[in-house]
Amino acid sequence: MSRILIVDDESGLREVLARVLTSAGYEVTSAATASAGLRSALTEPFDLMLLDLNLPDLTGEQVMQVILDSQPEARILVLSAAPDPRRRVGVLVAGAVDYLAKPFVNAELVARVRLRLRDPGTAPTGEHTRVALGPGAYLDLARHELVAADTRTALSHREFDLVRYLIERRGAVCTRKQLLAGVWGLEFDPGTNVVDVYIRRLRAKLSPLPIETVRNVGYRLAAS
Amino acid sequence: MSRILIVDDESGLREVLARVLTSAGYEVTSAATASAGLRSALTEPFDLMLLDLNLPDLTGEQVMQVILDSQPEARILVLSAAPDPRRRVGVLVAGAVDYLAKPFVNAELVARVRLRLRDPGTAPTGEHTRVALGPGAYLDLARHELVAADTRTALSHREFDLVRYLIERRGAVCTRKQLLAGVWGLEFDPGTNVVDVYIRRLRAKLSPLPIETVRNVGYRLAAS
DNA sequence: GCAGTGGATGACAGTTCTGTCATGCGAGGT
DNA sequence: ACCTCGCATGACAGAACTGTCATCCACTGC
Repeated sequence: MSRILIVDDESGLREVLARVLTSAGYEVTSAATASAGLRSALTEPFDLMLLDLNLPDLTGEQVMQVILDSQPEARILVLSAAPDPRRRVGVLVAGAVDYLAKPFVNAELVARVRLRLRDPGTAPTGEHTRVALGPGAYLDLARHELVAADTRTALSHREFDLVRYLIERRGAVCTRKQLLAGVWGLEFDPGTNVVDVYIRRLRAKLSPLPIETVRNVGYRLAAS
Repeated sequence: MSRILIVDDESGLREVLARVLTSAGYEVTSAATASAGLRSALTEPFDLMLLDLNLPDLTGEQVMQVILDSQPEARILVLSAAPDPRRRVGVLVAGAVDYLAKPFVNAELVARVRLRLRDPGTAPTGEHTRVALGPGAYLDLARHELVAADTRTALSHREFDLVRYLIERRGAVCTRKQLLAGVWGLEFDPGTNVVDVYIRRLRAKLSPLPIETVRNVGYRLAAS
């Protein structure tokens, strides 16, 4: 279960939040000051931090900076009544994953907490790893395999990246330039035809896969 | 560059948003009605949709439902002056990635748009393909990469399968026999030490990864 | 301390993957 | 009908991946 760290100086709010989030199934730790919060955040792993901006010792922005400096992937949801919109924008730009203005409805906080945790968090590895491709065919994201008519075909890294790119833009034409940038990470075309070659390999490997050629432009995965 | 679809019936707001987002470097398309918005959303690929809840033909919730039904990974940021907090919570629960109340400051909208679009590499399939590994570290199921402290490390097929197997049983000891069966598909041990070798390769590649050795038994990924 | 066992490590060869090149083929334009 | 350009195709070399082996090291029990 996900762990949440609350850093806020109002003890009443801390208690309410702790109760609400605990009953929502999270493991909650609280801190009343920036220094106590930092100590917890830097020594124990947390999945999400709820941070108030007005703390007695440091500002919330300073706390964020320290944490994100050592844990760039840390997720911080800022809770504050900041009257200045520039401050709100500031924390979002500085790396907070969300900002919720006080006062707020508990249900909205829980919804946002759930949302920010679902994101890079604990995904049950079963669902959402398949992308439908056509009748009876799908791409298994986790296994890098294409399944069609009960036949699993393994894809190499590049092949998989290419299929995925096309699927994400299914129906739209992808230019070679876009494919080179998105799949190969090349920002310019050094005069290669890898794209053509890999399209061919995909077509050979995945006969039911409808990759269309758009002359003078690029390729397109037919919208299912 | 990321593509944004705006669906709102107020033409003034559409124009302002289009101007602001275009100058922020995004490619913007607008629609004034739910049906026009749905047509665009379902035929062209978008990275983010800005959706008003009060539209002339359908409600924003209905639009969301249709889109998320066919594109579960679509990202929708709802913009609305919804007075009822239950409605705000509703759209967040239903799958919107964010909610911003009207009226809003343009800078905050841009900050939130940027935030929801951040990490364009993993964005479109980004959700639900990551498994948390520890503080700031996670495994990207779709890309077969390990991300720790902003460093992406590519994994080979075998390496990835092995990490995944361990993660799925995090905290439990996995015997060599189990690993050979589950990762290599070998139902008997022909007297190999591949497991040891690959554990080593993983440790070398992923220093922050806590794989423990259990003597005479096997290996274990420390429960986060 | 010493021996024995199991895991860690480094090097190696077969296989697969990746990108390049030369060539073949076909759609459009003249 | 012919020419031209762009995509398709097959072959190839370098790089990466995979599994094996021999050796080294550390823990365990004596």
